[in-house]
Amino acid sequence: MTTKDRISGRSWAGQLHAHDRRVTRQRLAVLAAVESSPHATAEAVAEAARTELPQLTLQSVYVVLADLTELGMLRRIEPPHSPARYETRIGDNHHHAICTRCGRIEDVDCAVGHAPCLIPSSSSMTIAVADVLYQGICADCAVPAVAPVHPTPGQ
Amino acid sequence: MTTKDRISGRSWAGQLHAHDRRVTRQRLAVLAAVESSPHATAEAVAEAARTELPQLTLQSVYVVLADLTELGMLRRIEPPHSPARYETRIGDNHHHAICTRCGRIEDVDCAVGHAPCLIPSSSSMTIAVADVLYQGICADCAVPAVAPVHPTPGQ
DNA sequence: GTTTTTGCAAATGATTTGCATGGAT
DNA sequence: ATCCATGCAAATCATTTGCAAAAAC
Repeated sequence: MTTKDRISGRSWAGQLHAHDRRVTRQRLAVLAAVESSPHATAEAVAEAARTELPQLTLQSVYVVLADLTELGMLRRIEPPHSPARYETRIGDNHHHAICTRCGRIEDVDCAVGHAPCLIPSSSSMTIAVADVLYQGICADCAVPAVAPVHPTPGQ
Repeated sequence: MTTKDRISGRSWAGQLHAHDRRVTRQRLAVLAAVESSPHATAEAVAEAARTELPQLTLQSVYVVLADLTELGMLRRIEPPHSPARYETRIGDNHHHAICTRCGRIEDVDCAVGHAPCLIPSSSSMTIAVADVLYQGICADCAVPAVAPVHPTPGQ
């Protein structure tokens, strides 16, 4: 599964075509970048894509990410106090857990079911999607692995 | 339950004291503003609070809101493509539904239980909170209430 | 050839910060 | 009197927009 050939014959190019979008090198590079590093920020995506297309602009990346997200080819995650992240995993209903110490984001399977996974009992709205964002401390941040044996002297 | 006297004897002033924060008129005005108009933006809070304290600055409101949120006296909601909102309802575990048409935010009771209401089955993190944001179409936006009897002629 | 997309620069919107003054303790 | 909180201005950070040139179709 390279940039051009993808799962079940539905290549990035094919999906772009299907949405009347032109298949440009920058769009393919952005898609490849998002796929290879999930939960990346726009800046990180731009940086990654620039290894292929050095003249690719951050602003163009923003335009492309916004467009592809609107088309449903990408999913946008907006963690508190952090720029937006993007991922290609759409379709399967999974959620995200963010470590409040290091900021790392982890995919977590939905414990309930497929989207919309949760139906609020008390709502006058017709719910289309339910986004769940867990916040906690990841395994690495939980125990700093410092002073494993003796407590700090004098403290 | 005015600004000074509140539920179970725990007034805003008392809570500020308990957190070693000084009881200033601007903090009380901000708290009153957030309570009286839930899901208000920082700008709306500032505007509301200025009816009492006309010289209150938006920047001060930002500082106060950030501080009180960190203390746990306020809860911050960050809807996509919209400035942050604030509310005083903390403690009870409720979530939020936002209408993707008009942007209105509605409180919805958690269908599962108290915080953390959902525990992901597949996560290496220790989850502290689970925030759920529903997106959908509210009752008012669903049916524009136009042409209630006859279908549009010629369509 | 026509129309979308990109690159570039500048603008916008939300929020944060530095610093001197004012106000609560 | 002390020290935190506010007002004010400027800065920052993420993202959007306008427009001409470049690239797909």
